[in-house]
Amino acid sequence: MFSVNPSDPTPIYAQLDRGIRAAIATGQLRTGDRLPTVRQLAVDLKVNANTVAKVYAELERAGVLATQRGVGTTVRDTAEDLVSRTSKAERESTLRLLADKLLADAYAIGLTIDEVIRHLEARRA
Amino acid sequence: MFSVNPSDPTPIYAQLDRGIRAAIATGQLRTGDRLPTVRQLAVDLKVNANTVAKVYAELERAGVLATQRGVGTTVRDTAEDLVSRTSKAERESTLRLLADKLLADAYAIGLTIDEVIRHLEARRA
Amino acid sequence: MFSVNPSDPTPIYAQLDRGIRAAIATGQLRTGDRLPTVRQLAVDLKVNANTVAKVYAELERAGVLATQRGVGTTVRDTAEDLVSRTSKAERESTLRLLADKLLADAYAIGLTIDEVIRHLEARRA
Amino acid sequence: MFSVNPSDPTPIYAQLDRGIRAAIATGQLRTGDRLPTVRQLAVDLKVNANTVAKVYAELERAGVLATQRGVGTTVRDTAEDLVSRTSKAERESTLRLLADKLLADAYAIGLTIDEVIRHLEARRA
DNA sequence: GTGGTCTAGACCACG
DNA sequence: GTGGTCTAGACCACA
Repeated sequence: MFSVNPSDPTPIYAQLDRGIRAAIATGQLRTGDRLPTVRQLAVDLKVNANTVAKVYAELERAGVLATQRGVGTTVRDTAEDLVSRTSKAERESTLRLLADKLLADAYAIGLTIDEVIRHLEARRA
Repeated sequence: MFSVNPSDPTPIYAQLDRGIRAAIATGQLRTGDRLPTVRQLAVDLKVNANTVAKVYAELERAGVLATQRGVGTTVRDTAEDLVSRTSKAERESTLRLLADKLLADAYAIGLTIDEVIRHLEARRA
Repeated sequence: MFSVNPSDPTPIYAQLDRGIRAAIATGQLRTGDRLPTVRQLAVDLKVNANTVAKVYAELERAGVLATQRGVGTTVRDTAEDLVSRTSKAERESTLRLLADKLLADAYAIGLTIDEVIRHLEARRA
Repeated sequence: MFSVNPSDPTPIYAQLDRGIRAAIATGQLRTGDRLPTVRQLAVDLKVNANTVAKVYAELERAGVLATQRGVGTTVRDTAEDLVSRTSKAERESTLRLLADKLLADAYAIGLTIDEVIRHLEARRA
């Protein structure tokens, strides 16, 4: 479900954080869904349990996940007022910047915009 | 020309490395072009000069840049050279991480994957 | 400057977090002041460096501290709009609740309100 | 009568333990008074019954409460008994932690130490 | 068995 | 020498 590349210079916890947020963005994870346990995900990703726990804790502080001691971790009410906080024009200009960055990085390793789009379409829930 | 985000958990050296490679890949920098001096770029990016120097040195070792005493640092590689050094597996893993980052950032401002795809499709033309 | 009681059931990191916030509240720490290094404070408090680092990181995310990699940690612009976010009536009723809690806990170990006041006065910068 | 804050990092059992001791110290509970049943209190506080049971058991071991089969749990100690079991050093260390918590919470809503002291002085009368 | 806290200690990024 | 990341592994709170 998630993946992590230990040889990428981006810290593992940041990769996982983004991976979980991306899974929510694509609809792969929905409000109320349970995430793997800390220890299970650590085993799956071949990563230390503390690293996973740190990510879950950060996402809880950020309001993305909810954890109940002794029970588990679930996806929280999301997308509440995310939209309303940013104006449409602002969102579009930010999206342009984000996409610029992605495309530049993708080009640098030999990927075309078509391949990028194909990848994203494959991830749409 | 390049930019660096100190609050992104990705190490600054990695951001700069990717930025330079991306500039070459997208044709903003061509073979023979001169890069800013280490000190100048450090000032521009508000980054320690050692960090810039390390990136230049690393890119020189990788054959992407060339340093000539008294002349400065120039682009050695072409975009194709860059690409040919990246394996298919590496490309796919990196694409996933890049897409995760885009999706996570986009979601944080209230954009869905569909809007992201639509934006990219509009730019394909 | 700070103190921590390992036998108190409150997690050490939470004690230290509160201690630092309290030091700012009392004026003992002011905007721009440098905090002890992670390792130094760890030695002083007889606590693991990771525990201190976790607190600094949390306070940075909360906007209370600012850290520069390789440099150190300082107190950030504080008290900006804390006041304006809460109405006066709300603040007073919250203060009453907070004080209730403190006094009840203090009574339970045999402290009078006068002793509590004396302690707070001694900590006023 | 008691309250518990699940988002406070202080363990729930510790919050409840302090709450019961505080209720005795402030005279809300007197020797011989009956406490709610474990299950009732668990429901009221939205807490697991095991947690409440452990606190009652711990307070019984400490001589603060007494459990009689078929009757329930009652207060055994007086406020003085509670106090006499706390050493001076412990009292001072705890007072500092309690004050840190109050100051940190107060500051978070924009109150200064002076306002806190003024509030407490007004309640002394 | 779940998540939370803490320690010890290694290695890295950065100044 | 500064903070940041990660690991391994212990112990605790809670359901």
